Amino acid sequence: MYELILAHIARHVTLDKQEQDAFCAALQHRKLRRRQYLLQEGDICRHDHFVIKGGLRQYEVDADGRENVMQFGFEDWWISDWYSMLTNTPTVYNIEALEDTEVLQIERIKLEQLFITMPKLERYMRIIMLNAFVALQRRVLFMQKPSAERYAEFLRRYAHVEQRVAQQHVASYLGITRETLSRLRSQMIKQRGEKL
Amino acid sequence: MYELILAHIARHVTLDKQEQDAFCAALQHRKLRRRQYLLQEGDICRHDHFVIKGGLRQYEVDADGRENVMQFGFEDWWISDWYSMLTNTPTVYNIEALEDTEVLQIERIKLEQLFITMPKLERYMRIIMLNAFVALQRRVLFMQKPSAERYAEFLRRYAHVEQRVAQQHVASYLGITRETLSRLRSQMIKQRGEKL
DNA sequence: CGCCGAGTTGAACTGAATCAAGAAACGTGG
DNA sequence: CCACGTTTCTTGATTCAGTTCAACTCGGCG
Repeated sequence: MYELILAHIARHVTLDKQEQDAFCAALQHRKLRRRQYLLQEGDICRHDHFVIKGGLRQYEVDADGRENVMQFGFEDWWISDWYSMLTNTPTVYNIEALEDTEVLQIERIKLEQLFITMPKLERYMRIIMLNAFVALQRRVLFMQKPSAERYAEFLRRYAHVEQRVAQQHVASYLGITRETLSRLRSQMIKQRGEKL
Repeated sequence: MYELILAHIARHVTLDKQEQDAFCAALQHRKLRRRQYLLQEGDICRHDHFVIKGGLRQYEVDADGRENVMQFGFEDWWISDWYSMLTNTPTVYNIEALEDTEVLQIERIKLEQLFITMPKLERYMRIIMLNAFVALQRRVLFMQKPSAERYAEFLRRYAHVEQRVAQQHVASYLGITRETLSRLRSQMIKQRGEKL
């Protein structure tokens, strides 16, 4: 059960056996069925979640009732609302399972305790944050570009994700309507046909 | 010279005198005149920079020659290209001084050495990253909304910045043209007039 | 077998970009 | 300290990408 997460950590820092055990002891295993929620708007987020199986989407519902997808979370990704966790305030996000999903979750408090005794774990989390930040920066830059380019970039970067989520969720992630995404797709298919 | 940065650190972690000195010893002071560059496209970014005076803008020039502002950096902000720093690859960003500016910079290598001997510093950086990430998430959500709301949010959050940077840079940060921003502003002024 | 959500397609509409002049502000040198 | 040139901002007319609204298709699941 812990192979995935330990392997992920090992990619960034080296924990000895004892440290690995201490870390794993703090984890809780949690299963969700398709359409179940890991977190709902109004909850205070107290855990960080690492996906070991399945997939989730994190989205916000805005004043007009539109769903805006903040991010997806599939195997090997951390997903959570760090803002809510940091400030102990109710989250604006919903995190919903897109498939039957399993996560390992760790309480914020426990994680912070582990940071004190295990600086390497804090290093790991710093690096995770850094990577997440850099990925978001790229996304911000792409948000400035026309939707066709945004979709192309999404395919380049997350081809595997695209296979597994509904198109409307991809559209929402990209900040366009499902109609526009549908049209982009049919144009791309047509172009491919012409080139062959 | 070090008051600002030490105060900033103290807001998140507590360093003893010795640690403070060790950290400050690794810092370099650097002055820039208005329009000078802290970093230019193609450079490999080797430092993290903390602004103690003045202001900067970090922007990318895209294929069509458009400038997209990634972020501003004023007093009390870290600014750098962490992606370039992380991967040792040439940066796509330019960081230009908007005013006469002073930064304290630290080499990536030195910072990493300090992390080993001073875990609290690594904690500080983790928290900085976390805050930066959360702020970017909010920005991504706002990018989905119409430009008037984006501008209003910008004013709410960065009123002091708005005073100090050219409107075209604000427009670029928001992902709109200067013409559109100009029209938004004149509309807002008109509305204020009506309400008084 | 029929229903329902997901995706597609078309037509009309709209917010913002583009193109094109002007006006204002800025700073640099005489 | 003023004059000139350059950049920045404003305003208007036009165009266009993407949304909205609406109707229809398809595939799966009860």
